[in-house]
Amino acid sequence: MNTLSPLVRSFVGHFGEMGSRWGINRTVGQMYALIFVSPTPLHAEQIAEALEYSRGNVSMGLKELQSWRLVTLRHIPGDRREYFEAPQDAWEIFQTLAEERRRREIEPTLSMLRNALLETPTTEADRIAQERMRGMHDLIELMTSWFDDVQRLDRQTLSQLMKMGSKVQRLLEFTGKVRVVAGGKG
Amino acid sequence: MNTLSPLVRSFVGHFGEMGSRWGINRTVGQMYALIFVSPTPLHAEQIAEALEYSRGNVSMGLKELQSWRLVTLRHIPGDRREYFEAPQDAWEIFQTLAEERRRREIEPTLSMLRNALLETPTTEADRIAQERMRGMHDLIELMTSWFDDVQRLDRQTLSQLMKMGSKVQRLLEFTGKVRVVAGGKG
DNA sequence: ATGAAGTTTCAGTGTTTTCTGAAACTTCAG
DNA sequence: CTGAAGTTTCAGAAAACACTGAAACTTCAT
Repeated sequence: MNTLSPLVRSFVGHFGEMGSRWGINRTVGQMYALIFVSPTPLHAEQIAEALEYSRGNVSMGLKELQSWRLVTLRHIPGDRREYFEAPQDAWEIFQTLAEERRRREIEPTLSMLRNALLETPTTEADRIAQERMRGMHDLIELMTSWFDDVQRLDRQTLSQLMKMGSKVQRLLEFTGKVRVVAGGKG
Repeated sequence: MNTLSPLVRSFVGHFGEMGSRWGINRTVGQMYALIFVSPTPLHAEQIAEALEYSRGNVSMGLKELQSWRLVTLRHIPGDRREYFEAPQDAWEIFQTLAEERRRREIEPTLSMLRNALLETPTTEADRIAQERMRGMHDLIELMTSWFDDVQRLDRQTLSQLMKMGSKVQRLLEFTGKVRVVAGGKG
């Protein structure tokens, strides 16, 4: 850690902190940050040395990062070691994270909720509980299917849409009018 | 926990599990789930009993839930105790969560990144690191400001937009043409 | 086939976080 | 003002999690 420049050190440190607020542990957060800012791919030994963690710990961490698809494996000709690098495209990283979280957290939740909604409630309390679960289920489902859709958009459209922000409302209102006037179908 | 119906028990249990994947601890996740599905507001004693947690633990948990604005305090006439209930509107809950996470996680990250970007890099490695941080910074900023915008939309527009999904692309393409034809300004 | 280089696993230890129970504190009816 | 009811705090016990170091395993050049 003391061989790192102050710039990198503060970035790595921050990611360690943030990691622990999510389910990710400090070590893993720091490892990711280090790989992310590194100009060249790194191998486990280099990471262990830079962050002063044991070799075993680094190996575990790298495995976890790979399972999240946040780092990719790379081989350098004439070198047996495995090198790791982090994809740089911020939007792509975001998408990957969203997909993995969805798989690990959202899907199990949806499936639990769906099961709960199949039951026939026997008491008034259960009826109310079920109703509330339905509300939650429906929102999650709406949001995930919207996200599926958005992922399909090309970058340019997406960025256009995001930059429009709330102006999109006017566009939708306008469309409504056009449809009415022209008698277009939904 | 064994006084709860199986329906509620599985919901509460699941939220406990999920809680720990986020920064939230198991107890707090379960407490929230219980309050969320309860037909009536609950006081601390009831929660402690239902989940078999100590009174102190429940008190801490309720404090945390309040700090996240996930539960609201309520007084029942003629009863000194504090009762808690959870807002039911799923979209509102989502917004609250997003706002709090932003305040606690996104803002500190942005501020760290902004500081890092102010430095003048002294080495090539630092220059590259800084460039990558800039990429991350810009995406986070784009997304949060978009989210600000979206929050301003009224419900109906939002739901219309979400249901449109990727069809929005055609709408944007269409607008592009209209502008060209009509010579409208951006 | 051998061993040097590289990688993974895991039992044990250390650290952090969660949770309890008891004590201190607050509030309010009488 | 008093004490019963309610609430909060906190020191320490218990549980969960992170981390090390050493041993086992794998790979590959010779």
